[in-house]
Amino acid sequence: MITRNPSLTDQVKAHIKELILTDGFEDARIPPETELAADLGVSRTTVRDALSRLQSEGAIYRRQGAGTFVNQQGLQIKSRLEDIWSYEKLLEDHGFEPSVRVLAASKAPADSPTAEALGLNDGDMVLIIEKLFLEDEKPVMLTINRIPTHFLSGTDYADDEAAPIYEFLQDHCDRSLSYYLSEIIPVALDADTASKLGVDPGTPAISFDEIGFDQSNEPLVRATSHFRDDLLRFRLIRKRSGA
Amino acid sequence: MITRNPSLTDQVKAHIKELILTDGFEDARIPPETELAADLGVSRTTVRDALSRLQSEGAIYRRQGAGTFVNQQGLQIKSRLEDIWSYEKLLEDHGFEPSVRVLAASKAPADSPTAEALGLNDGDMVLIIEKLFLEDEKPVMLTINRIPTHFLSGTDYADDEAAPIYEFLQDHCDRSLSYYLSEIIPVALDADTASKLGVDPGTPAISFDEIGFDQSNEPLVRATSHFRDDLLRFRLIRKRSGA
DNA sequence: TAGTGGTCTAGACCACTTC
DNA sequence: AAGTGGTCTAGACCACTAA
Repeated sequence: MITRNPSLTDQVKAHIKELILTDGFEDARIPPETELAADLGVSRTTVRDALSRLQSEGAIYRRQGAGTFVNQQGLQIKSRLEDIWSYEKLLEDHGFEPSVRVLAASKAPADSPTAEALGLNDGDMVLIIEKLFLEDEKPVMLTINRIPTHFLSGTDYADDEAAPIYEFLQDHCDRSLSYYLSEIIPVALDADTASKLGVDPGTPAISFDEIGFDQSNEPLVRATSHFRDDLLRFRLIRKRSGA
Repeated sequence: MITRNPSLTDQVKAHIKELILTDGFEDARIPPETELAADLGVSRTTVRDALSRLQSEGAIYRRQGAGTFVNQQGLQIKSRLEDIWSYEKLLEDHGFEPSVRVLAASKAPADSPTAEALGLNDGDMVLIIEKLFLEDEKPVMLTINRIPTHFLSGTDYADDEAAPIYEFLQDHCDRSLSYYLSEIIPVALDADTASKLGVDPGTPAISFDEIGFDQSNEPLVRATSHFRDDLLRFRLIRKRSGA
Protein backbone atom coordinates (compact mmCIF):
# COMPACT_ATOMS: atom_id res chain seq x y z
CA MET A 1 0.00 0.00 0.00
CA ILE A 2 2.49 2.53 -1.23
CA THR A 3 0.99 5.90 -2.05
CA ARG A 4 1.94 9.54 -2.27
CA ASN A 5 1.37 11.80 0.65
CA PRO A 6 2.63 11.15 3.13
CA SER A 7 5.79 10.91 1.10
CA LEU A 8 7.40 7.58 0.42
CA THR A 9 10.29 8.59 2.63
CA ASP A 10 7.93 9.32 5.52
CA GLN A 11 6.22 5.97 5.08
CA VAL A 12 9.51 4.15 4.98
CA LYS A 13 10.66 6.03 8.05
CA ALA A 14 7.49 5.14 9.92
CA HIS A 15 7.86 1.53 8.85
CA ILE A 16 11.42 1.29 10.13
CA LYS A 17 10.51 3.03 13.37
CA GLU A 18 7.78 0.45 13.80
CA LEU A 19 10.32 -2.32 13.28
CA ILE A 20 12.59 -0.76 15.86
CA LEU A 21 9.91 -0.46 18.51
CA THR A 22 8.32 -3.87 18.02
CA ASP A 23 10.95 -6.29 16.79
CA GLY A 24 14.05 -5.02 18.48
CA PHE A 25 16.17 -7.02 16.01
CA GLU A 26 19.14 -9.12 16.97
CA ASP A 27 22.08 -7.13 18.29
CA ALA A 28 20.08 -3.99 17.58
CA ARG A 29 21.11 -4.38 13.97
CA ILE A 30 18.84 -3.05 11.25
CA PRO A 31 18.68 -4.83 7.86
CA PRO A 32 20.99 -3.46 5.16
CA GLU A 33 19.75 -0.56 3.07
CA THR A 34 19.61 -2.65 -0.08
CA GLU A 35 17.47 -5.25 1.64
CA LEU A 36 15.06 -2.68 3.03
CA ALA A 37 14.81 -1.10 -0.41
CA ALA A 38 14.03 -4.45 -2.03
CA ASP A 39 11.53 -5.45 0.66
CA LEU A 40 9.63 -2.20 0.40
CA GLY A 41 9.93 -1.85 -3.34
CA VAL A 42 11.54 1.57 -3.23
CA SER A 43 14.92 2.87 -4.24
CA ARG A 44 17.89 2.81 -1.94
CA THR A 45 17.94 6.61 -1.99
CA THR A 46 14.49 6.72 -0.41
CA VAL A 47 15.54 4.27 2.28
CA ARG A 48 18.65 6.31 2.95
CA ASP A 49 16.62 9.50 3.30
CA ALA A 50 14.40 7.81 5.85
CA LEU A 51 17.38 6.40 7.75
CA SER A 52 19.10 9.79 7.73
CA ARG A 53 16.12 11.37 9.42
CA LEU A 54 15.93 8.63 12.01
CA GLN A 55 19.63 9.13 12.60
CA SER A 56 19.26 12.87 13.10
CA GLU A 57 16.52 12.13 15.60
CA GLY A 58 18.93 9.91 17.45
CA ALA A 59 16.94 6.69 16.96
CA ILE A 60 19.68 4.91 15.02
CA TYR A 61 23.34 5.25 14.15
CA ARG A 62 25.29 4.04 11.18
CA ARG A 63 28.81 2.71 10.87
CA GLN A 64 30.33 2.63 7.44
CA GLY A 65 31.21 -0.88 6.45
CA ALA A 66 29.52 -2.37 9.48
CA GLY A 67 25.81 -1.65 9.41
CA THR A 68 22.96 0.34 10.86
CA PHE A 69 22.01 -0.08 14.50
CA VAL A 70 19.29 0.92 16.92
CA ASN A 71 20.43 3.54 19.40
CA GLN A 72 18.76 2.57 22.65
CA GLN A 73 20.09 5.71 24.34
CA GLY A 74 18.65 7.87 21.60
CA LEU A 75 15.17 6.52 22.18
CA GLN A 76 15.24 8.44 25.47
CA ILE A 77 15.12 11.65 23.46
CA LYS A 78 11.49 12.63 23.42
CA SER A 79 11.87 15.58 21.13
CA ARG A 80 14.72 17.40 19.49
CA LEU A 81 15.06 20.94 20.72
CA GLU A 82 15.23 22.25 17.18
CA ASP A 83 12.10 20.42 16.16
CA ILE A 84 9.85 21.88 18.83
CA TRP A 85 7.09 23.66 17.03
CA SER A 86 4.22 23.86 19.47
CA TYR A 87 4.50 23.38 23.19
CA GLU A 88 1.37 21.28 23.09
CA LYS A 89 3.22 18.78 20.94
CA LEU A 90 6.36 19.00 23.05
CA LEU A 91 4.44 18.03 26.14
CA GLU A 92 2.60 15.25 24.35
CA ASP A 93 5.91 13.86 23.16
CA HIS A 94 6.99 13.73 26.78
CA GLY A 95 3.97 11.69 27.67
CA PHE A 96 1.75 14.42 29.04
CA GLU A 97 -1.81 15.18 28.07
CA PRO A 98 -1.59 18.89 28.65
CA SER A 99 -4.41 21.29 29.23
CA VAL A 100 -3.99 24.99 28.59
CA ARG A 101 -5.14 27.78 30.86
CA VAL A 102 -5.06 31.38 29.66
CA LEU A 103 -3.94 33.42 32.65
CA ALA A 104 -4.03 36.78 30.93
CA ALA A 105 -4.71 38.35 27.56
CA SER A 106 -4.44 42.09 27.40
CA LYS A 107 -3.02 44.95 25.43
CA ALA A 108 -0.21 47.07 26.78
CA PRO A 109 2.71 49.14 25.53
CA ALA A 110 5.67 46.95 24.64
CA ASP A 111 8.42 46.80 27.21
CA SER A 112 11.85 47.66 25.98
CA PRO A 113 13.26 44.17 25.22
CA THR A 114 10.07 43.30 23.36
CA ALA A 115 10.12 46.54 21.39
CA GLU A 116 13.71 45.92 20.41
CA ALA A 117 13.11 42.32 19.47
CA LEU A 118 10.10 43.13 17.32
CA GLY A 119 11.40 46.38 15.87
CA LEU A 120 8.68 48.50 17.51
CA ASN A 121 8.71 52.12 18.55
CA ASP A 122 8.30 53.31 22.09
CA GLY A 123 4.70 53.11 23.11
CA ASP A 124 3.61 50.68 20.38
CA MET A 125 1.01 48.31 21.71
CA VAL A 126 1.29 44.55 21.96
CA LEU A 127 -1.22 41.87 22.78
CA ILE A 128 0.13 39.86 25.69
CA ILE A 129 -1.11 36.30 26.08
CA GLU A 130 0.04 34.37 29.10
CA LYS A 131 -0.64 30.65 29.03
CA LEU A 132 -0.07 27.97 31.61
CA PHE A 133 0.26 24.35 30.50
CA LEU A 134 -0.88 21.81 33.05
CA GLU A 135 -0.82 18.08 33.39
CA ASP A 136 -3.54 16.88 35.72
CA GLU A 137 -3.88 20.33 37.25
CA LYS A 138 -0.13 20.40 37.86
CA PRO A 139 1.67 23.30 36.12
CA VAL A 140 4.46 22.21 33.78
CA MET A 141 5.33 25.34 31.87
CA LEU A 142 4.39 28.97 31.53
CA THR A 143 4.67 30.98 28.35
CA ILE A 144 4.14 34.65 27.58
CA ASN A 145 3.57 35.70 23.98
CA ARG A 146 3.68 39.30 22.78
CA ILE A 147 2.16 40.17 19.41
CA PRO A 148 2.08 43.71 18.00
CA THR A 149 -1.54 44.82 17.94
CA HIS A 150 -1.17 46.29 14.46
CA PHE A 151 -0.96 42.72 13.15
CA LEU A 152 -4.44 41.92 14.44
CA SER A 153 -6.94 41.80 11.60
CA GLY A 154 -10.02 41.76 13.81
CA THR A 155 -11.15 41.95 17.38
CA ASP A 156 -12.95 38.65 17.75
CA TYR A 157 -9.96 36.66 18.85
CA ALA A 158 -10.99 36.03 22.42
CA ASP A 159 -11.98 32.43 21.77
CA ASP A 160 -8.63 31.52 20.31
CA GLU A 161 -6.25 32.84 22.92
CA ALA A 162 -5.55 29.31 24.07
CA ALA A 163 -4.62 28.13 20.59
CA PRO A 164 -1.01 27.50 19.60
CA ILE A 165 0.60 30.78 18.64
CA TYR A 166 1.31 29.81 15.06
CA GLU A 167 -2.38 29.08 14.67
CA PHE A 168 -3.40 32.34 16.31
CA LEU A 169 -1.07 34.28 14.01
CA GLN A 170 -2.49 32.49 11.01
CA ASP A 171 -6.13 32.98 11.91
CA HIS A 172 -6.11 36.46 13.35
CA CYS A 173 -3.08 38.16 11.85
CA ASP A 174 -2.93 36.44 8.48
CA ARG A 175 0.77 35.83 9.10
CA SER A 176 2.61 32.58 8.77
CA LEU A 177 5.14 31.74 11.45
CA SER A 178 8.24 30.27 9.85
CA TYR A 179 10.84 29.79 12.58
CA TYR A 180 12.00 30.86 16.01
CA LEU A 181 15.36 32.21 17.06
CA SER A 182 15.67 30.99 20.59
CA GLU A 183 17.97 31.69 23.55
CA ILE A 184 18.35 29.22 26.39
CA ILE A 185 18.67 31.12 29.64
CA PRO A 186 19.13 29.82 33.19
CA VAL A 187 17.11 31.75 35.74
CA ALA A 188 16.04 31.69 39.36
CA LEU A 189 12.26 31.96 39.23
CA ASP A 190 10.81 35.20 40.53
CA ALA A 191 8.02 35.08 43.08
CA ASP A 192 5.24 35.63 40.57
CA THR A 193 6.36 33.04 38.03
CA ALA A 194 7.22 30.55 40.75
CA SER A 195 3.80 30.81 42.29
CA LYS A 196 2.11 30.30 38.92
CA LEU A 197 4.26 27.21 38.37
CA GLY A 198 3.64 26.00 41.90
CA VAL A 199 7.26 25.96 43.06
CA ASP A 200 9.34 27.92 45.52
CA PRO A 201 10.63 31.33 44.51
CA GLY A 202 14.26 31.13 43.45
CA THR A 203 13.93 27.63 42.02
CA PRO A 204 16.37 27.24 39.11
CA ALA A 205 14.64 26.88 35.77
CA ILE A 206 15.29 26.93 32.06
CA SER A 207 13.83 29.90 30.28
CA PHE A 208 13.46 30.29 26.54
CA ASP A 209 13.53 33.79 25.14
CA GLU A 210 12.48 33.55 21.54
CA ILE A 211 11.52 35.63 18.56
CA GLY A 212 9.22 34.14 15.95
CA PHE A 213 9.77 35.20 12.34
CA ASP A 214 7.81 34.78 9.14
CA GLN A 215 9.24 33.70 5.82
CA SER A 216 10.56 37.19 5.12
CA ASN A 217 12.45 37.37 8.41
CA GLU A 218 9.95 39.83 9.79
CA PRO A 219 9.55 39.34 13.55
CA LEU A 220 5.99 38.47 14.50
CA VAL A 221 6.07 37.52 18.14
CA ARG A 222 8.32 37.47 21.18
CA ALA A 223 7.84 34.61 23.59
CA THR A 224 9.25 33.93 27.02
CA SER A 225 8.75 30.50 28.51
CA HIS A 226 9.64 28.85 31.79
CA PHE A 227 9.75 25.14 32.50
CA ARG A 228 9.46 22.99 35.59
CA ASP A 229 12.80 21.21 35.52
CA ASP A 230 11.50 18.47 37.78
CA LEU A 231 8.76 17.61 35.27
CA LEU A 232 10.35 18.34 31.91
CA ARG A 233 14.03 18.00 31.21
CA PHE A 234 15.68 18.53 27.84
CA ARG A 235 17.98 15.85 26.51
CA LEU A 236 20.02 15.71 23.36
CA ILE A 237 22.55 13.62 21.53
CA ARG A 238 25.84 15.34 20.77
CA LYS A 239 27.91 13.97 17.96
CA ARG A 240 31.01 14.84 16.06
CA SER A 241 29.74 17.10 13.34
CA GLY A 242 30.43 16.97 9.66
CA ALA A 243 30.87 20.73 9.58
CA MET B 1 39.94 22.32 -8.78
CA ILE B 2 37.43 19.65 -7.88
CA THR B 3 38.89 16.69 -6.02
CA ARG B 4 37.86 13.97 -3.60
CA ASN B 5 38.39 14.44 0.07
CA PRO B 6 37.08 16.69 1.33
CA SER B 7 33.97 15.38 -0.34
CA LEU B 8 32.42 17.20 -3.25
CA THR B 9 29.48 18.05 -1.03
CA ASP B 10 31.77 19.62 1.56
CA GLN B 11 33.51 21.67 -1.09
CA VAL B 12 30.23 22.84 -2.56
CA LYS B 13 29.00 23.69 0.91
CA ALA B 14 32.12 25.72 1.66
CA HIS B 15 31.83 27.46 -1.69
CA ILE B 16 28.24 28.50 -1.06
CA LYS B 17 29.04 29.62 2.47
CA GLU B 18 31.78 31.76 1.01
CA LEU B 19 29.29 33.29 -1.39
CA ILE B 20 26.93 34.03 1.47
CA LEU B 21 29.55 35.73 3.58
CA THR B 22 31.18 37.79 0.84
CA ASP B 23 28.60 38.58 -1.82
CA GLY B 24 25.44 38.88 0.17
CA PHE B 25 23.38 38.46 -3.01
CA GLU B 26 20.40 40.58 -3.94
CA ASP B 27 17.44 40.10 -1.62
CA ALA B 28 19.45 37.42 0.15
CA ARG B 29 18.50 35.11 -2.67
CA ILE B 30 20.84 32.26 -3.57
CA PRO B 31 21.11 31.08 -7.21
CA PRO B 32 18.84 28.16 -8.15
CA GLU B 33 20.09 24.67 -7.53
CA THR B 34 20.34 23.88 -11.23
CA GLU B 35 22.46 26.96 -11.82
CA LEU B 36 24.82 26.16 -8.95
CA ALA B 37 25.13 22.62 -10.23
CA ALA B 38 25.98 23.80 -13.73
CA ASP B 39 28.44 26.44 -12.50
CA LEU B 40 30.31 24.01 -10.31
CA GLY B 41 30.09 21.09 -12.67
CA VAL B 42 28.43 18.77 -10.19
CA SER B 43 25.06 17.08 -10.05
CA ARG B 44 22.07 18.76 -8.57
CA THR B 45 21.98 16.05 -5.90
CA THR B 46 25.36 17.14 -4.60
CA VAL B 47 24.27 20.77 -4.51
CA ARG B 48 21.13 19.78 -2.67
CA ASP B 49 23.11 17.83 -0.08
CA ALA B 50 25.29 20.86 0.55
CA LEU B 51 22.28 23.17 0.80
CA SER B 52 20.53 20.77 3.15
CA ARG B 53 23.45 20.89 5.55
CA LEU B 54 23.60 24.67 5.40
CA GLN B 55 19.89 24.70 6.07
CA SER B 56 20.22 22.46 9.09
CA GLU B 57 22.90 24.79 10.41
CA GLY B 58 20.45 27.65 10.03
CA ALA B 59 22.48 29.56 7.45
CA ILE B 60 19.80 29.37 4.73
CA TYR B 61 16.17 28.47 4.28
CA ARG B 62 14.30 27.19 1.27
CA ARG B 63 10.81 27.86 -0.01
CA GLN B 64 9.39 25.43 -2.47
CA GLY B 65 8.60 27.15 -5.71
CA ALA B 66 10.20 30.41 -4.62
CA GLY B 67 13.91 29.88 -4.04
CA THR B 68 16.70 29.56 -1.51
CA PHE B 69 17.55 32.47 0.76
CA VAL B 70 20.20 33.53 3.23
CA ASN B 71 18.97 33.45 6.82
CA GLN B 72 20.56 36.47 8.45
CA GLN B 73 19.15 35.47 11.83
CA GLY B 74 20.65 32.04 11.53
CA LEU B 75 24.12 33.45 11.08
CA GLN B 76 23.92 34.46 14.75
CA ILE B 77 24.08 30.81 15.69
CA LYS B 78 27.69 30.16 16.55
CA SER B 79 27.36 26.44 17.01
CA ARG B 80 24.54 23.96 17.01
CA LEU B 81 24.08 22.31 20.38
CA GLU B 82 24.07 18.89 18.78
CA ASP B 83 27.28 19.53 16.92
CA ILE B 84 29.36 20.41 19.96
CA TRP B 85 32.19 17.95 20.08
CA SER B 86 34.92 19.58 22.09
CA TYR B 87 34.47 22.54 24.37
CA GLU B 88 37.65 24.02 22.96
CA LYS B 89 35.95 24.25 19.59
CA LEU B 90 32.71 25.51 21.09
CA LEU B 91 34.51 28.42 22.69
CA GLU B 92 36.48 29.17 19.56
CA ASP B 93 33.26 29.25 17.57
CA HIS B 94 32.00 31.86 19.98
CA GLY B 95 35.01 34.01 19.34
CA PHE B 96 37.12 33.07 22.32
CA GLU B 97 40.71 31.91 22.36
CA PRO B 98 40.39 29.69 25.37
CA SER B 99 43.13 28.46 27.62
CA VAL B 100 42.68 25.37 29.76
CA ARG B 101 43.66 25.01 33.39
CA VAL B 102 43.57 21.62 35.08
CA LEU B 103 42.24 22.24 38.57
CA ALA B 104 42.37 18.66 39.73
CA ALA B 105 43.17 15.18 38.48
CA SER B 106 42.81 12.40 40.99
CA LYS B 107 41.44 8.95 41.52
CA ALA B 108 38.53 8.35 43.83
CA PRO B 109 35.63 5.95 44.28
CA ALA B 110 32.77 6.83 41.96
CA ASP B 111 29.91 8.69 43.55
CA SER B 112 26.51 7.13 43.10
CA PRO B 113 25.23 9.07 40.05
CA THR B 114 28.52 8.41 38.27
CA ALA B 115 28.48 4.73 39.15
CA GLU B 116 24.96 4.41 37.86
CA ALA B 117 25.68 6.32 34.68
CA LEU B 118 28.77 4.28 33.88
CA GLY B 119 27.47 0.95 35.08
CA LEU B 120 30.04 0.63 37.86
CA ASN B 121 29.89 -1.19 41.14
CA ASP B 122 30.10 0.45 44.52
CA GLY B 123 33.66 1.38 45.26
CA ASP B 124 34.93 1.22 41.67
CA MET B 125 37.53 3.87 41.08
CA VAL B 126 37.31 6.71 38.57
CA LEU B 127 39.84 9.24 37.40
CA ILE B 128 38.40 12.70 37.97
CA ILE B 129 39.69 15.51 35.80
CA GLU B 130 38.44 18.99 36.53
CA LYS B 131 39.18 21.59 33.89
CA LEU B 132 38.56 25.32 33.80
CA PHE B 133 38.34 27.09 30.45
CA LEU B 134 39.41 30.71 30.53
CA GLU B 135 39.40 33.59 28.13
CA ASP B 136 42.02 36.17 29.08
CA GLU B 137 42.21 34.77 32.60
CA LYS B 138 38.44 35.07 32.90
CA PRO B 139 36.68 31.76 33.61
CA VAL B 140 34.04 30.83 31.05
CA MET B 141 33.21 27.25 31.87
CA LEU B 142 34.08 24.45 34.23
CA THR B 143 33.92 20.78 33.39
CA ILE B 144 34.41 17.64 35.44
CA ASN B 145 35.13 14.36 33.67
CA ARG B 146 35.00 10.98 35.33
CA ILE B 147 36.66 8.00 33.66
CA PRO B 148 36.74 4.50 35.14
CA THR B 149 40.35 3.73 36.05
CA HIS B 150 40.11 0.25 34.60
CA PHE B 151 40.04 1.86 31.16
CA LEU B 152 43.46 3.39 31.67
CA SER B 153 46.09 1.52 29.71
CA GLY B 154 49.06 3.17 31.40
CA THR B 155 50.02 5.57 34.12
CA ASP B 156 51.86 8.21 32.14
CA TYR B 157 48.85 10.34 31.35
CA ALA B 158 49.72 13.31 33.51
CA ASP B 159 50.82 15.45 30.56
CA ASP B 160 47.56 14.99 28.71
CA GLU B 161 45.05 15.85 31.37
CA ALA B 162 44.37 19.15 29.66
CA ALA B 163 43.62 17.50 26.33
CA PRO B 164 40.07 17.21 25.01
CA ILE B 165 38.45 14.16 26.55
CA TYR B 166 37.93 12.30 23.30
CA GLU B 167 41.66 12.64 22.69
CA PHE B 168 42.53 11.48 26.19
CA LEU B 169 40.28 8.46 25.83
CA GLN B 170 41.85 7.65 22.49
CA ASP B 171 45.45 7.99 23.67
CA HIS B 172 45.30 6.54 27.14
CA CYS B 173 42.31 4.21 27.13
CA ASP B 174 42.33 3.07 23.52
CA ARG B 175 38.64 3.86 23.34
CA SER B 176 36.88 5.90 20.74
CA LEU B 177 34.24 8.32 21.92
CA SER B 178 31.25 8.18 19.61
CA TYR B 179 28.51 10.39 21.07
CA TYR B 180 27.19 12.02 24.20
CA LEU B 181 23.75 11.74 25.75
CA SER B 182 23.32 15.09 27.37
CA GLU B 183 20.87 16.64 29.84
CA ILE B 184 20.39 20.37 30.10
CA ILE B 185 19.88 21.30 33.72
CA PRO B 186 19.27 24.71 35.30
CA VAL B 187 21.14 25.17 38.57
CA ALA B 188 22.01 27.77 41.15
CA LEU B 189 25.79 27.58 41.43
CA ASP B 190 27.11 26.23 44.70
CA ALA B 191 29.79 28.15 46.56
CA ASP B 192 32.68 26.05 45.30
CA THR B 193 31.73 26.08 41.62
CA ALA B 194 30.79 29.74 41.76
CA SER B 195 34.13 30.72 43.20
CA LYS B 196 35.98 28.76 40.53
CA LEU B 197 33.93 30.51 37.85
CA GLY B 198 34.39 33.86 39.53
CA VAL B 199 30.73 34.63 40.15
CA ASP B 200 28.50 34.94 43.20
CA PRO B 201 27.17 31.77 44.80
CA GLY B 202 23.61 31.10 43.73
CA THR B 203 24.07 32.59 40.27
CA PRO B 204 21.80 30.77 37.81
CA ALA B 205 23.70 28.71 35.27
CA ILE B 206 23.22 26.05 32.64
CA SER B 207 24.71 22.71 33.55
CA PHE B 208 25.25 19.81 31.19
CA ASP B 209 25.18 16.34 32.66
CA GLU B 210 26.40 14.00 29.98
CA ILE B 211 27.45 10.46 29.39
CA GLY B 212 29.90 9.72 26.61
CA PHE B 213 29.49 6.41 24.76
CA ASP B 214 31.61 4.48 22.28
CA GLN B 215 30.32 2.86 19.13
CA SER B 216 28.99 -0.12 21.05
CA ASN B 217 26.95 2.03 23.42
CA GLU B 218 29.35 1.33 26.23
CA PRO B 219 29.58 4.33 28.56
CA LEU B 220 33.11 5.68 28.79
CA VAL B 221 32.87 8.91 30.69
CA ARG B 222 30.47 11.06 32.70
CA ALA B 223 30.92 14.78 32.41
CA THR B 224 29.36 17.66 34.30
CA SER B 225 29.84 21.15 32.95
CA HIS B 226 28.83 24.62 34.07
CA PHE B 227 28.76 27.74 31.95
CA ARG B 228 28.96 31.45 32.66
CA ASP B 229 25.67 32.58 31.19
CA ASP B 230 26.92 36.16 30.92
CA LEU B 231 29.77 35.05 28.66
CA LEU B 232 28.32 32.14 26.73
CA ARG B 233 24.70 31.82 25.79
CA PHE B 234 23.19 29.03 23.71
CA ARG B 235 21.01 29.95 20.77
CA LEU B 236 19.14 27.80 18.34
CA ILE B 237 16.72 27.92 15.45
CA ARG B 238 13.45 26.12 15.97
CA LYS B 239 11.53 25.07 12.93
CA ARG B 240 8.50 23.06 12.03
CA SER B 241 9.86 19.56 11.77
CA GLY B 242 9.34 17.02 9.04
CA ALA B 243 8.74 14.35 11.66
C1' DT C 1 37.19 -11.01 0.19
C1' DA C 2 32.37 -10.09 0.81
C1' DG C 3 29.22 -6.97 2.45
C1' DT C 4 28.12 -2.64 4.42
C1' DG C 5 27.22 2.33 4.41
C1' DG C 6 29.00 6.92 1.87
C1' DT C 7 29.20 9.65 -2.29
C1' DC C 8 27.81 10.98 -6.75
C1' DT C 9 25.55 10.99 -11.28
C1' DA C 10 21.71 11.98 -14.79
C1' DG C 11 17.36 12.25 -15.30
C1' DA C 12 12.20 12.15 -14.42
C1' DC C 13 8.19 14.02 -12.49
C1' DC C 14 5.61 16.63 -8.84
C1' DA C 15 4.12 20.73 -5.85
C1' DC C 16 4.33 25.23 -5.28
C1' DT C 17 5.19 30.29 -6.14
C1' DT C 18 5.27 33.98 -9.08
C1' DC C 19 4.11 36.61 -12.99
C1' DA D 1 3.20 29.55 -18.18
C1' DA D 2 7.74 29.51 -16.40
C1' DG D 3 10.75 28.56 -12.88
C1' DT D 4 11.73 27.01 -8.30
C1' DG D 5 12.57 23.51 -4.72
C1' DG D 6 10.79 18.48 -3.29
C1' DT D 7 10.69 13.57 -4.23
C1' DC D 8 12.19 9.46 -6.36
C1' DT D 9 14.58 6.23 -9.46
C1' DA D 10 18.49 3.10 -11.10
C1' DG D 11 22.84 2.58 -11.13
C1' DA D 12 27.98 3.36 -10.44
C1' DC D 13 31.92 3.48 -7.66
C1' DC D 14 34.39 4.31 -3.17
C1' DA D 15 35.75 3.60 1.89
C1' DC D 16 35.45 0.93 5.53
C1' DT D 17 34.56 -3.29 8.56
C1' DA D 18 34.63 -7.87 9.53
C1' DA D 19 35.44 -12.74 8.81
